Amino acid sequence: MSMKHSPRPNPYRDAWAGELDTSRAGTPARVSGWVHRRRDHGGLIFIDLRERSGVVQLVFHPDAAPEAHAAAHGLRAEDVISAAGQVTRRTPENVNPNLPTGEIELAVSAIEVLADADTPPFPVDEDSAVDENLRLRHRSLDLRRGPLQTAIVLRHRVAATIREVLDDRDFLEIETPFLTRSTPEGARDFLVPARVAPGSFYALPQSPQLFKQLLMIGGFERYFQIVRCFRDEDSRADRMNEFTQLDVEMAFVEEEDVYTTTEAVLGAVFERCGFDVATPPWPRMTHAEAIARFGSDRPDTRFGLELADLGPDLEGTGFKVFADTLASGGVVKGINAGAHELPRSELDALTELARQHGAKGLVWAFVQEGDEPHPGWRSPIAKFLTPADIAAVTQRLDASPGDVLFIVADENKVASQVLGALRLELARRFDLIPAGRHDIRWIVQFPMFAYSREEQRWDPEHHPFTAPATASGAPAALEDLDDPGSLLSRSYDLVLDGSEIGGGSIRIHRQDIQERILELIGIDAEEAQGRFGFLLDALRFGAPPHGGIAFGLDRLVAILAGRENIREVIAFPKATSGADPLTGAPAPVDEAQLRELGLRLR
RNA sequence: GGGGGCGUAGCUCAGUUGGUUAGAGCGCCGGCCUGUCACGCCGGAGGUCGCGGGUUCGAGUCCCGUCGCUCCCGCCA
Repeated sequence: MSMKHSPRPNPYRDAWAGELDTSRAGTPARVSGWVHRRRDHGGLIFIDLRERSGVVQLVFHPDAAPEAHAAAHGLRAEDVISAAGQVTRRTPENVNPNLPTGEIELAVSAIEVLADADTPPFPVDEDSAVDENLRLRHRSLDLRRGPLQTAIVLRHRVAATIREVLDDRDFLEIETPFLTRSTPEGARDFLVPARVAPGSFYALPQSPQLFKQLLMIGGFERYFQIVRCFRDEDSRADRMNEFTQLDVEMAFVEEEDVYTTTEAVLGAVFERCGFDVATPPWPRMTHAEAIARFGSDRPDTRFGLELADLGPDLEGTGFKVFADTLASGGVVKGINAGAHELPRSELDALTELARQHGAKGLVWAFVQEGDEPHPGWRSPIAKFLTPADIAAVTQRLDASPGDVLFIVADENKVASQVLGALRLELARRFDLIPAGRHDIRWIVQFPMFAYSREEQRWDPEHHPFTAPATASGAPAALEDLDDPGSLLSRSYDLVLDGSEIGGGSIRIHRQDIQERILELIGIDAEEAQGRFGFLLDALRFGAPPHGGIAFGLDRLVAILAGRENIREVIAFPKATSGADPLTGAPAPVDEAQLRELGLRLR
């Protein structure tokens, strides 16, 4: 980590440890930091001193500085010290090529111990795996370690780049409230009891959605915010109950403007972080194509194993499971996993995975040379298929002898999702994603509604302020809304390496369309007025066409840092349970606090 | 709410078919060591096998329950 500014000389330091080099050889220097490692030879003592800028070796000579040498003998890992001495060029055989400061060392003449440290509960000087709960409980120690230092610095670099580029493009960073009202974002709200109105609650924002729209109506044209958002839902590797979003909104724009702005901002982020991804513009894929080819609305396009529709090849099949599924409007889809020998146990595990994702079963087939024992396939269902069926499917999946095929029959959504999940699992098992390969693309033309059979109505696929589009993707007029099933939405997602890192839409800016949409999804005027009447009111006073996008900053930084888990790029994350092992939150409160809030516990 | 994995020394882990005194590496403590950089060498301390119950002559190991961590499904863009 290089530092931009030299420290102001003070009693603690006049140089960064990691910045010392041969240019300072022969001059005095004072550095401060933590004892990283100690190598005590009895005579000579070496101390690696660590702070944010890096590590430098201190050397203590017993004859030249007996007092400092004696003090160094008593140093232990993570003690905080300040050391003054002479920057010395190392003799050639003593140069450490693995250390940026390895050409020099500080020959210490005087040392001050600023703070003693207990033996740390886990090693700070190496990046070895440590129980995560322990790391969270001692987060200040964990933060000193290399991986978190790197990640947090990177995170700052990302945020700084975002602000720089957006400022250049006339965006204003504007804050929005945290203590607000429940918004129709879909997730469970975090509620904050209101002392001033017992029995009433603030809600923490799931996103600043309504406020940023108000800012557009308020004439600010271009807004952004790097903002915390809250959702009271279970955690995962890629999500936590509080998370950070880059929130962007623009007025008088269409989709292309949002794409262009995004590509400018994230393009700069990728470039500045040395992340090797295609230069903009980024390719686009329709939602329908993503589902059909990859079984996911956030397809990982870094490898093949694409899904194929086997329906046309199995039209007249006598295999009841396939025939019944096709007859009832379902699909039969498959993937070719390539040439792999899988033992029964792994096939069973993959079948279990398929079941977990909703499949009733998973068909596997090994393509074989010749016609025995069944023509072309070793598979539990080979005997139910005709040679023509097998030949057609084998050809459709572009399969050769040795390949293993997986087939799922179900309604389209389930079959696609199952094979999509299977595809990812196979990529993991077979190591199909080349190291260093990255792929980014827009997913566009999402459906506006999904019909719910149980509820017998159209459920929105997005928040209710998303502008509708016709089947061709053009903006929908009021009369187009009479056929809800045909509508697409003017929304878009940005997918990086199979991870949804952002999504947004062009919003509804016309009152008549907004009312019709709310009607379609079954929110009546009274409920709408109660929950977000302030936005509907604002629409009446002249709203510009507007749209925007929001990015999951934690996810984005995690991908840039090559981490599997967003907790690795958050300074103070929570455990998956939602608990914070560091502070003990959530925690009970005093009876008196509850009384003030008008609350009583059962 | 459901499913999988894990829980043994400060840390990371091993512990066979249930068997007698539970191990290793690192760390820690003490000693020796003047060019190491994961320093080296010698010695030592350190255990509620997550917790509770059960089976058994005998449980780290088997069974039941429970807690915590983690991954996934549900949920959540």
